Amino acid sequence: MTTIYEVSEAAGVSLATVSRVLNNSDKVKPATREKVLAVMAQLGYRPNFIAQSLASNRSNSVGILIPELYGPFFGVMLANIEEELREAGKHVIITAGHSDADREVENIEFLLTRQCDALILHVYSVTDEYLLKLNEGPVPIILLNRFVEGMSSQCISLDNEHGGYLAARTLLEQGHRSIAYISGPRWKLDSYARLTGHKRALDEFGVTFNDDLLYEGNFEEPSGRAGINHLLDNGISFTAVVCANDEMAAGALDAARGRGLTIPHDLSLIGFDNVSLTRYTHPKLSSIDCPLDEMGRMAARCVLRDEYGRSDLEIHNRYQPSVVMRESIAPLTGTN
Amino acid sequence: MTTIYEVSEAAGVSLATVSRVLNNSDKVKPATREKVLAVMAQLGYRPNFIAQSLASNRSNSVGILIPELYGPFFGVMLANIEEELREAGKHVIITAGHSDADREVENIEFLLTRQCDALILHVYSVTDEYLLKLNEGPVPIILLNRFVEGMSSQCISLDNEHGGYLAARTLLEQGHRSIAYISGPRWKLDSYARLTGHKRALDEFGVTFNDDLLYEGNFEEPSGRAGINHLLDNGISFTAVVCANDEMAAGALDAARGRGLTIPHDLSLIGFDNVSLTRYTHPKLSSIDCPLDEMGRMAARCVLRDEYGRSDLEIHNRYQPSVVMRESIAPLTGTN
DNA sequence: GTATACTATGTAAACGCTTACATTTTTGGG
DNA sequence: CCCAAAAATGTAAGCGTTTACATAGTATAC
Repeated sequence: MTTIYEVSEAAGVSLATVSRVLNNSDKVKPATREKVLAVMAQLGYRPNFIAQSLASNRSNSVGILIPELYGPFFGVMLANIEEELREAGKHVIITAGHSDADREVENIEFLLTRQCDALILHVYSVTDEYLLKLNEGPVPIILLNRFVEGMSSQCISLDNEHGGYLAARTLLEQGHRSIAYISGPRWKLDSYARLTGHKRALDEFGVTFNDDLLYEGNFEEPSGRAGINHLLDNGISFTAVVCANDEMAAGALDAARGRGLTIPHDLSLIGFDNVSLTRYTHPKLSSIDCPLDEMGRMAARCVLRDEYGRSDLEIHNRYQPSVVMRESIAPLTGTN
Repeated sequence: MTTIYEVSEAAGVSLATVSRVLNNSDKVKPATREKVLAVMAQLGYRPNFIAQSLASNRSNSVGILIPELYGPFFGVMLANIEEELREAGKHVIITAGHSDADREVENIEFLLTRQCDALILHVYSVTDEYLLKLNEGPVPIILLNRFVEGMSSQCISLDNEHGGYLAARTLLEQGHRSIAYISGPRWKLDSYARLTGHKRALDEFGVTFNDDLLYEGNFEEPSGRAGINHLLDNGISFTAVVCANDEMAAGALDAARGRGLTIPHDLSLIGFDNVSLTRYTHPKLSSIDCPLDEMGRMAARCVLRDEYGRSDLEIHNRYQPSVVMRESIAPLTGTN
């Protein structure tokens, strides 16, 4: 491992000068700079990141906590965060929180331990109070897919309520009035918001929400399946169903077909998130698109702004979902 | 930021002693340890990871380079690597190589810069020579999903040839003899191996490989679609098709249906990788399962073994794929 | 040619920890 | 009780940078 010291020796300059060309800072005489650079290249010198961090009190690393490392929803966000941050010369330390309060806290502690310059948190289970408290600490935090009053400029969030509203309205506009709903876990804030939007749309169309048409799933495919079976067994008829994410919608779709229903003729269906699997089902799943890539990128930019002084970056804090029509929705006719 | 120094002051012991309890090393008198621990807790002391790394010349971080951060194939591996390493108290720095030689090299350099203790590389484009050279450097490297002669104990690989063989044999056993093949990019080693296995199976059944039944895709869904259309337009009849991954198979499936074919009655189909989308298609896609989770975990264990002295860990270097039968394959009858 | 004001470079003290080695304390056998 | 050996603790020198501050060098203006 060649050090800055050996470079300074070989180039006949002081440590400070070498350090200066390293940080292309200050004014170093061009000739000196060239000489140092040449020696560095020749010696195959690589700066020691750890030593730099210690001396400068900045690790150029940002900690990311997301629920899971796999899956289309999180994966896309992650990819965009990493790309944006890497372009800025930062690196990314990732951990998975598994939507569990203890693990989320544990991971945050861990990231703090790692001297991250900033944290991007996609957390479900930790309380607002905890986050507000954390926010008073020395390291900037950005909240992804969550809105907390009092730190709004550090939140990148999605208008889930509006998404829920759009999904229902889309079905209502096609004439449907008996609309089932397969939700995510009620305690997850985005689940709750989506359902709220759903109810608002029903309201707007003068339809009263029927609790018997609600099934609480867990955002995974089998629970969509279970939801449809449960609803069908209930004996209450419905002509459409909105699922709070695409995985459950895919399960619901297949289960409905298993029960002899033709989609969308007998039953219209819409998912949420517009992940890639919507294009693999048959018929292709209509869904609510969320700009996950943009949200990830924006979270990264917030960090750049808050911690690395990039005040020039344009930040967008709240994102709106939109409807994507595919083949799983048909207008209500007399024959459903 | 409270430091070890303040702890030592408050506890009335020396720096070294505090450091010792931190590393629960050596023999510290239990009473002393308790006292120090108590002071730490009271002061809210957190060790400075950067300083520890500099002093100990070990960063407890391992660099991961994978082609993409999203997608089921890479995501699962990544999740398992992270989990295994985190349990061992290490953290993970990730970057994406995008299957591009320049970016792969650039990212490796970057990770080296970051003082990673070891590297887990899932690379496609970089040459064997480069990897062998890299392997002579001071930092241990593990190759994921790749086999390089001369560093076999550091490779976690999949027997793609056998997978290709299995896929074809499955179809052959159902009586199919005209089998089309939609491959990945030829230059990707796993693509190539899968095709080789395919040919071996044909051979074994006395079927000669027909180049006109081969279409080279790019592992993405639209190319599966394009492949089917191309093959169908060619006018050469075939009763089955194997696709070198599931995404292309899903595309092929849908395109075939678009051309009026019923799956599997008119055309049998098998994918590769057994990612989650196989359960979302209709009919559900048969595939070749790869133990991606285990492979990821094993890569992490190799690092633990090679760099962190965990010689007790059992390592498995080569993995075998297996057939997963679902609904997209039917025996050849006279009526296809 | 000298004073003035920069610009370029050097010096040395951190940064917060680990660790080899030195020193002190404890333990137990005789 | 004393002494040697073992156990516990302390001392201080790094680890490879950054960065105030000090110093040397170089124009510019008169």
